[in-house]
Amino acid sequence: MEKPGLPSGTRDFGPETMIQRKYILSIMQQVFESHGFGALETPALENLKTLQGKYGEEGDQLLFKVLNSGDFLSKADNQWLAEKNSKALAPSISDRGLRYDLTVPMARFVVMNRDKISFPFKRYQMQPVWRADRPQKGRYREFWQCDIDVVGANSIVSEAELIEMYQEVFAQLKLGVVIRINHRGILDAFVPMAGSLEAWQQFMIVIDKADKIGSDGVVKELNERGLCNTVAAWEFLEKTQELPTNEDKLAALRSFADGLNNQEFKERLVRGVFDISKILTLVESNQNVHLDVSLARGLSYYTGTVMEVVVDDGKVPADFKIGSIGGGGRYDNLTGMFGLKDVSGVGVSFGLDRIYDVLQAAALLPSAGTEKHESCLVCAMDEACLDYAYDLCNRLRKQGEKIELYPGTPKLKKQLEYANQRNFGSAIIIGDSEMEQKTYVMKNLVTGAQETRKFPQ
RNA sequence: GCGGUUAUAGCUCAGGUGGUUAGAGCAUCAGCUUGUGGCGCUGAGGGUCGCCGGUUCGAGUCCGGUUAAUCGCCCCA
Repeated sequence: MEKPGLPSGTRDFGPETMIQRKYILSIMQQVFESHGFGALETPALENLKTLQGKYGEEGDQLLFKVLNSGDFLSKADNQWLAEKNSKALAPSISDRGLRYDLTVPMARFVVMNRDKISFPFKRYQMQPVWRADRPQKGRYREFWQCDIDVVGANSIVSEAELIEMYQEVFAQLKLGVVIRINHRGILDAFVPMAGSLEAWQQFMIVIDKADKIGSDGVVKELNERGLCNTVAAWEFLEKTQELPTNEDKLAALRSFADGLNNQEFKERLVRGVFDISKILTLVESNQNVHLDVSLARGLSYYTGTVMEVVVDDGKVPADFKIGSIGGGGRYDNLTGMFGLKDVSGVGVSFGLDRIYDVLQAAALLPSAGTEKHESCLVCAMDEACLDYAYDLCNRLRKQGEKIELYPGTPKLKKQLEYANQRNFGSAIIIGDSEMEQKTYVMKNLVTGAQETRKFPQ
């Protein structure tokens, strides 16, 4: 016999878990809608052409590709097939893949529906995404993202609003968080120092890990990767990072900009500093919004502000470690990749599954509850009473009662055990005598008391 | 793609240095209780010890391989 199992990195969510997941989702939905964001859903499957080239080289490799249907091998590339070169063969046997995030499908939707959309387009989207990487703690192959995006407006009031929406959601979830914020323009300033765009990209990957591997670790890894001339850049960033307040950091960046010769990168840096400063002013309470000059974020489509949410709450056990539980940023070129130019967008994502894991570790999820609920289970003693019981159910339900009929007529003991396990507050018992007398027995499952009532007309 | 750990009943796990018929708790089913639940007691069913091979008189236990899960690395929510 075949033993059932799940593919690695995927999970089932039973009724108890779903109550808790929906609790999180409903808070987000309420906040999103209160800010005027409308719902969007897109298919799990997208054309690979839509997805590829948006997430960087690493991201492309993590795309789940779906085999073409039918006799796909007849169209396969013979050379690569013979050489068993899977990577090169893939494009000839797979045209579609599972979405990797919600931002790119949204951008595709915007471009395809530009005639129907009134810009700025504000949408929220809460759906699963798939990534073919090695699962581990807090890391799944199928997981849910909850995205909010503003497309077609380049004012940074959107950034401020999104940050405040992060704050609202996590406040309602009673979870303390820190929102780390940075600007690609600030990091761009180090391209000349790195020497090449490629070296700069590697530099960003390394400094992004600063909070994990420490400053010494960053220096070590930069040297190992042969990025010796970026060490000075890191030393400046590190010194900036150690400054106590956002204002101090911004001031340090401004004076750094004054010393830059390259006009183009100087302008980008100044712009970045200006934007961050403005956002921090707009956000009403910005104590938990920290400028973090080492924050880079992996997705290659970000061009302006980048942000990330990390847990900062004493209720979470100290040994519970998980990466960021949300992130996002501004992207100026995403729709441009699909042929719609000069449309700027900004959006953030909530990582539902990690938020769930954190809330569980912090004991902040609503418990399944041992209290009896108000539903009533109707138990019929035998087949002859079942019609009568079914009729009674319908009548009581029409009176507004929450009522369920046990589907079948096993022993009463068994039916009452079921009522207990499901936490019914009361049970109705129907036997021959009740049927004859046109009554029913109502039993309170908490107190055990029971009384006979008349069958409703 | 690279390392570490684990794999025994439906679930969670025990099973020193190899040795009769592989155990427990929970869950399931039945009975104590003919139309009354939670608690309790009694009993029953349920196993190719992941898979393949090796060492041995003898392997759940030791060795090699393999598959899967899981935790790290890379990268990311």
